[in-house]
Amino acid sequence: MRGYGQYCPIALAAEIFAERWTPIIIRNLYLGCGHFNEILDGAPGLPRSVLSQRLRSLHHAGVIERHQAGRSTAYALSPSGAELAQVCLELGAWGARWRSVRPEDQDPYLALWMLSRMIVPGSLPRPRIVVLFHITGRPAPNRFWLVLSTTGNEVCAQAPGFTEDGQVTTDTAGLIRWYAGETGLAAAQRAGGMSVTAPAWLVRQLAGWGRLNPYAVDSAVGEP
Amino acid sequence: MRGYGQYCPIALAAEIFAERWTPIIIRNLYLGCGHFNEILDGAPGLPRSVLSQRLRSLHHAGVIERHQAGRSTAYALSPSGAELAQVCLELGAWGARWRSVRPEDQDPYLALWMLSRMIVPGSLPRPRIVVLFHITGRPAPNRFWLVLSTTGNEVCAQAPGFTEDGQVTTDTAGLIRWYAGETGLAAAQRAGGMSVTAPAWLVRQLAGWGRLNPYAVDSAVGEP
DNA sequence: CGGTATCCCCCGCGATACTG
DNA sequence: CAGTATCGCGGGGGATACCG
Repeated sequence: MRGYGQYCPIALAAEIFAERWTPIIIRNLYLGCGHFNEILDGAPGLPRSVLSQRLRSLHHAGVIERHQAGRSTAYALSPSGAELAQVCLELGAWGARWRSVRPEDQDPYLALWMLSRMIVPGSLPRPRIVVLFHITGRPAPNRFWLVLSTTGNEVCAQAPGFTEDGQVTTDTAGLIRWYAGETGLAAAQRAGGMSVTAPAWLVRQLAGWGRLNPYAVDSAVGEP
Repeated sequence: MRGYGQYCPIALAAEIFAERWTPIIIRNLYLGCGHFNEILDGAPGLPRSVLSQRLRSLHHAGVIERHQAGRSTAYALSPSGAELAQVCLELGAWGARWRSVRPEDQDPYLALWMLSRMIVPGSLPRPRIVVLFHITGRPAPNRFWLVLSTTGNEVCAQAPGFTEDGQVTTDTAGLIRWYAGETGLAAAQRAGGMSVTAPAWLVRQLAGWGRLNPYAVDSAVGEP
């Protein structure tokens, strides 16, 4: 956190926020990641040492709170951090409006991870739901299990041991278009890029998840 | 502009915005700096090479427009850049709310520079106004001339050759408190930290300038 | 699992000089 | 004045290994 030597609210805030990985970390905290490894899961490529350093300086700046719970530590946005997260979301709104996705950024794991963080555990009709996603057109890992349960959600690259409630087969682009709210589930299936094998109750859930993204475009609204 | 390898609007935007100096550059463009050296003036410590690189990548990202005017180049925020500047301002609002100023960031030159950029050239009762600021309690440079004219505003550390219309004597903290809108001009004089020697019309102008800062707190409102 | 410690490399950044 | 070129250093950041 090198400073700019400027008295200027923008400069003072940028010292904290405009540093590599920091917006991602804030986003993950906003998504409810309360533990070191949870934050890491949603930031592939972020080294543990860097996360450690960032958490330290964010804590020092009063943006996050540390809560020692037994042997482990829980992190949470402070009131100031919650406001910073709002700025972060608005930055994201700008990104959704003006930036286009590069092929190399289309990571199915991350799309599912983000999805898993947006589904509130316990808001589901069953105590545990497992959906297997087959991602076509790419080398392994290309199977991911979305495991939703009352105790917390996960994305696994290995079979979690529970039987799947349903399966989705799609390419990465289709997955992201659905998650981004660009196409509804039904439209994605009609277009032929996506196939869903699941009981009706789960299909209904899946359709709803396509609109959780806060940046979801309107076009998919009204879909079944 | 290293990427994060994530499809996520926040990550995509952060690649552009959350890099050292970029928020400062966006701010200066927002303040109307249209030329390379103007941007540099408002960013002490920013190396020319870094500015050059940033302008290139911001242009590549569609955030700024370059206009070749004869032998020189003019920069301006694009529509996308104007929206990004709004996010930048909101980041600044967060900074104004949650960060406190460190002594080492209190740079009188920069406070006056920011002030000079917020006063619209041509909005003044005279074609040229020169105010000499004496900054107490610090080694030279401690005299700055604020030169406001219809063709553009400047801050000089050397006498510009024009006679001053008025003088202000204050320490850096007092200057910044006034500029930040924490204390009105009259209150600053009463408190004894600031002394103003100027005709009535200029005192009136000076009082108004203390409220130009978009982050000015309310306490000074209602001052003469 | 939840971090810290260590190491090393590379490149971002800052300084300076140079050109049209 | 508006940049580009070059260069060297520091440290941020990425990988890995290591404790509690």
